[in-house]
Amino acid sequence: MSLRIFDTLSRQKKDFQPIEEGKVRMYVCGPTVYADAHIGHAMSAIVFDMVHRYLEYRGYEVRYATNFTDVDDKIIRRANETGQDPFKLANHFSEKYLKHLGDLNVAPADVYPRVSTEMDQIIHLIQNLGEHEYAYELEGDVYFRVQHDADYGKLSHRSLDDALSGTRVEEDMRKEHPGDFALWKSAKPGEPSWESPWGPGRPGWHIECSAMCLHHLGESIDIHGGGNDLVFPHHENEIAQSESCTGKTFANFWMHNGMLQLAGEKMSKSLGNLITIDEFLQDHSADALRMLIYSGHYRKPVMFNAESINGAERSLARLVGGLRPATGATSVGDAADALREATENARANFITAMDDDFNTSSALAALFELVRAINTARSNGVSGPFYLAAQKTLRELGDVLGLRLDAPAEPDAAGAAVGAKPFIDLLVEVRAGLREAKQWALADKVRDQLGAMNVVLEDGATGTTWRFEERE
RNA sequence: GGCGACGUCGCCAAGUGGUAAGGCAGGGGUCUGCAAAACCCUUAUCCCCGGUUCGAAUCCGGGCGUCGCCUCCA
Repeated sequence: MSLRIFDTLSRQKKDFQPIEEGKVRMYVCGPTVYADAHIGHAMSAIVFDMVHRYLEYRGYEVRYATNFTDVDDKIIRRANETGQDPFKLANHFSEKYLKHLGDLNVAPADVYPRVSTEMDQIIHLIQNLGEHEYAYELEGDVYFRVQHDADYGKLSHRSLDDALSGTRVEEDMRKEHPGDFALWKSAKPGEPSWESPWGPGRPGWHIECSAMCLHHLGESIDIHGGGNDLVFPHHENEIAQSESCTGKTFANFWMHNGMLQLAGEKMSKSLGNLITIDEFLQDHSADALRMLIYSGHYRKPVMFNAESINGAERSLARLVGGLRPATGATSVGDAADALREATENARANFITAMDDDFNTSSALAALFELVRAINTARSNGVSGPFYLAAQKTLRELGDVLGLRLDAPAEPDAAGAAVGAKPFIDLLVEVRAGLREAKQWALADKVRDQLGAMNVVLEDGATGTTWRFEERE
């Protein structure tokens, strides 16, 4: 049994075979840092974090690079509009994005290259393309010559003619072919620029990723990823540049995640229909976003709305519920054996699902089945090694999906409830006395009032347990 | 206009040739002083039409609908 991954270029699932035994090199296109990132960016980061984590879980040593586009028209425009330094602006949003990745429990990449620090590699790559007729200069601008690239269009499966029909690109009549794209743009007054053989200027959008990828990961990599809105022209052009330069296959697997939909449309900066990561995290947990994303398949669109995120939170609560402590004292017997078997099945089913092009929806089903087995075992009084092993497996598989599975925490300093525990314990104890005396009205009042303060009491056969829980 | 994806229970969503996972919601039940949680039972023949096949949600053709790319975009 082996891992199969859908490859956009060949349009099929292929057995995953790394170039170098046991090692995986992966590159994922990151954001252009001119504004706050939104949860569509978060989705992409989470999808590839899941891929990253699963590859490691399967024993691969992964070298993972993801970039920041920190030199770009929009950054410059934004900086000019707000009277800021474009480098500071880009740096501000880069750092903020890194912080968000941490908030979202995205495991760190090995390297986060930026355009501004890779200028030598970019210029060398353009020079190389020029030496081999793949590029030409026009008054300080340098363009890629698509007609010189025999298999241009192979990723997005469109011919040069297709690319032209219905195109709304404003044609630059100087270009040899309308599909030719900029590798280097000459500097206009007031713009940041770098010295180059073609005069001062800055790189085009696509060349940076080729250069950074070749520099940090090598001429051929295993996986190249990004949102499916990058297939054309960005990734198409990356292939053209990289393969024209090296003559080798650039990436063996092209992975593209589907778009997060808000009100039936793609969430994007240009459409303005977005929810920033900041805004999202004020109301929801990172785990909730992961559950929403994992409920479907990463290549398909995901609908974001109050209902869908609410469903995600509820299903998350169910997973977390499987981590509650045992209450019984039976460590062997049929019930314990059943739990042990269910644990093994859950792990096997999880792997089978994930091996099939990261079928997270089926993988989650395996976790839900494990939770049910744990709950059943708890009801049957199971505790001890098998109970702990089952919960450990739940945590372990959850971690492969980047889920923290934290029980809702006690409100911190901001919640002004530090040190409330002993008082709650006291109230619970007093209430136990009331219940013994059948003072139901008072006992219920204590429970209701605590509930109003997000402290949930549950009376079980062996006593009362309580926990903090955010309520609507 | 070109290229592509998708349309499965009230909602979300797996399943890509052998008779429909899972989550949420709903109904019934067990437990409980009540409540909550948990557990058990329960709810679909897969957008429409036609075809291939012993057999199709799954393959082919047509239609309708939704979405993405073709311009910066994760």
